[in-house]
Amino acid sequence: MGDSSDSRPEKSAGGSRDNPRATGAVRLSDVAAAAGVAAMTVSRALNQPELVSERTRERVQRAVIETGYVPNRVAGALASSRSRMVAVLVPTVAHSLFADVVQSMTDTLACEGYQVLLGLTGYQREQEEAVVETVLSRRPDALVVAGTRHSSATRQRLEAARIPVVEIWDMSDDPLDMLIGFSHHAVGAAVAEHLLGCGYQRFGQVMADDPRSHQRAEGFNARIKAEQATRPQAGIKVTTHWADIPASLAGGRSGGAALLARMPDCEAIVCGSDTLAMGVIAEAQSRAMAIPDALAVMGFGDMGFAAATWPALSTVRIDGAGIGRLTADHLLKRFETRHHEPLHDVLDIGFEIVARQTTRAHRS
Amino acid sequence: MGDSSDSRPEKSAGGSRDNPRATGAVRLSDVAAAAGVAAMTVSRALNQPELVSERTRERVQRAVIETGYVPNRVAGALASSRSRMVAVLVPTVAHSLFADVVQSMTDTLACEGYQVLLGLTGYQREQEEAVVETVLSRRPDALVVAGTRHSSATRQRLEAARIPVVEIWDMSDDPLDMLIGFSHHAVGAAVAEHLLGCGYQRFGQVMADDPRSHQRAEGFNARIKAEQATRPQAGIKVTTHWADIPASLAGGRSGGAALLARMPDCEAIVCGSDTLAMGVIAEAQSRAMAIPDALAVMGFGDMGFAAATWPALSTVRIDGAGIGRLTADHLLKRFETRHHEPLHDVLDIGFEIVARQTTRAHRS
DNA sequence: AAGCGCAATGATAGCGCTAACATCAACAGG
DNA sequence: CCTGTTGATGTTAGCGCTATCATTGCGCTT
Repeated sequence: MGDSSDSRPEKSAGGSRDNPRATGAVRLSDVAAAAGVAAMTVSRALNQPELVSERTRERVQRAVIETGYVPNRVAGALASSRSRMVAVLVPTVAHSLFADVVQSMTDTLACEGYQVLLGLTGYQREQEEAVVETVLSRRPDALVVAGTRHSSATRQRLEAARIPVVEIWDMSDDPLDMLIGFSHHAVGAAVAEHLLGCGYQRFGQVMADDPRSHQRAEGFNARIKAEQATRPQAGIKVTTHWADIPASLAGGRSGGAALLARMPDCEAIVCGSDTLAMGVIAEAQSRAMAIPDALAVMGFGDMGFAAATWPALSTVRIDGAGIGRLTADHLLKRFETRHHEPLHDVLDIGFEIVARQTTRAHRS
Repeated sequence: MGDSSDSRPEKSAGGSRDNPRATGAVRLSDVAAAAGVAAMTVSRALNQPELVSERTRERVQRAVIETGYVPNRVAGALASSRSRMVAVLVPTVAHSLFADVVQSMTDTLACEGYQVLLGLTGYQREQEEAVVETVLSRRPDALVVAGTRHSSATRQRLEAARIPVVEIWDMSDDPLDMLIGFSHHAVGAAVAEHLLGCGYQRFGQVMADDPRSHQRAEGFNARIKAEQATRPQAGIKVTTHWADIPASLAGGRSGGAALLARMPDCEAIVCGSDTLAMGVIAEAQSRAMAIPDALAVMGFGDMGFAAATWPALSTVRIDGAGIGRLTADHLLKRFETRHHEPLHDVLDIGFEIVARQTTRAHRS
């Protein structure tokens, strides 16, 4: 029956704004009136164009432009229970590795019309708990969180939310749902293995005081302990300095100084991040210690600058952008298939030791 | 009542779960039933507790915990036309300066229950246009965007949205609404002034190829041109190299190499960012050029690492975190007063030249 | 007793959209 | 002719909240 429902005398684009609760913005029904179709048809023309005839689709498109319509996805989300938002919880974005993840995830999701709701957990559990709650109140279609160690309250909330959850940047045997990351313990062990292979024996560590750095340090120490057991006479030893978080170049520099004070005969310093490593190098350079001859330095992260410093930094490469892309792709696939049951699936993307000029050559 | 073990999802939970469109989550009305009050009272107890008697407030709080209620702010936003979200549009977060802004803004807003909807514009106008549209469809309460140069379509949409808009990280005489930033042209001029004051005459520039770097380069060149006019015999000259974006240490290094090839007698290189500067320094060190004696280097941004490198980087300090905090505070104040008219207000937060060790001392 | 102000609470009616079903025209086969 | 099928469109009834106004109870004045 077409247009009998709308009162004809209304003045064109202005519409019936007599209701005090209306926002005054152009609505779907305004576009529908302009195109001479029902609101539902406009909704379909925009969201499932294949269900609408070409003629109508064009009429609607013209009406959208004419009225300057911007869809209200808040209302859409309420009606359809799909918000097309993905919550991303990371400790900080002021750290290149997490920034890479957020960047690539945002880019990938944007292509499919999804958007990122950013939450910063600041390396603290209680902050994570609060952020999880506020973020879930927006009813995101999925949640991505860095790390696998959550308070039980957080775990409960995440399970109750019944949305896909991806833990990233870590490994665990017992993921909440999907897990995309790498083993920090294995990184530490591999670094130890590599440096032992280079012939170093007296090690320092300058690590940030966060859970994942602790895991890497543990992995490192475990491998070293094994070597000490095998070759007790070799004089292998380790001293560790914990730097404040967030890790900074200045923290690396003072950490390096502190470490060298405690262990003057240190041959190689393993750092919790490339940034800390740069700080250690700066400290060494200010003491005119030759690198890597007087002191070897190993970073973590292979951040953009690592390859281009002088001397070029030996480090561990993590593909942060890859994690972001994989995570986004995985989520998009699940949205498509509407598969909302937890998977308990683990994807280890691994890491790579990149030997450059701040460590001496490996005796292969 | 204990907790519900996860193996058995919602079964009864007193309510009309027979409706196929209900999400199955705990609703306000479920809490109301548990507390023995009306839904509206629960809403008030949570959002305007001062309007509710202490006795009722406590009953509601207990019911919230008992039921595990997580508010649905999508519905809340639709009903109240207040989403408590702020859209933040920056070119990238994989750049420490913008990451700082995003970080501090997110932190400050989170305290008041506001959340950040992140949009990445990738330095490209058409991408900005698309991002603005999708972001506005979420009906954020305000929008923050880096830069002042927008396409006319973008400007129109932003004006039509009738929400506070803050442009940051730049200066303009004609802001859309609020503007918090600094003059890139003035930065360039001040750097030129400073380096001339140090006695340098043959300048190189390694700049990223983005609009704001262009403005700084222009400011620099303008000041140099004035000096050339004043002292035509002095042999003052400038060569500029444009590096690809996003700026990287590697880009700085190759840019430095390219510049030195074109201008072997260059005395001082001004860089578009600290990252580029680090690259130039790395290139100089690989050529055993002493810094600052054989070559002076000036950065931009005073990123965390600038003070701690060896030699410590002379640079221009921008208070990114300050911009983020100021912006957030400003918005929170406007939300409080519900002042939604554009202000056309400009706040210049300035900058500071930080002379460290990569430039020689200023002849004061 | 009636009236008034005030604080606390409840009932109602949407916000702008979409899921689900209803309708309708056009056409095929029996 | 009827019936069934298909594709395009329309109608209805919410999604889960909150703005708004109505109602209630209580202490106080007149």
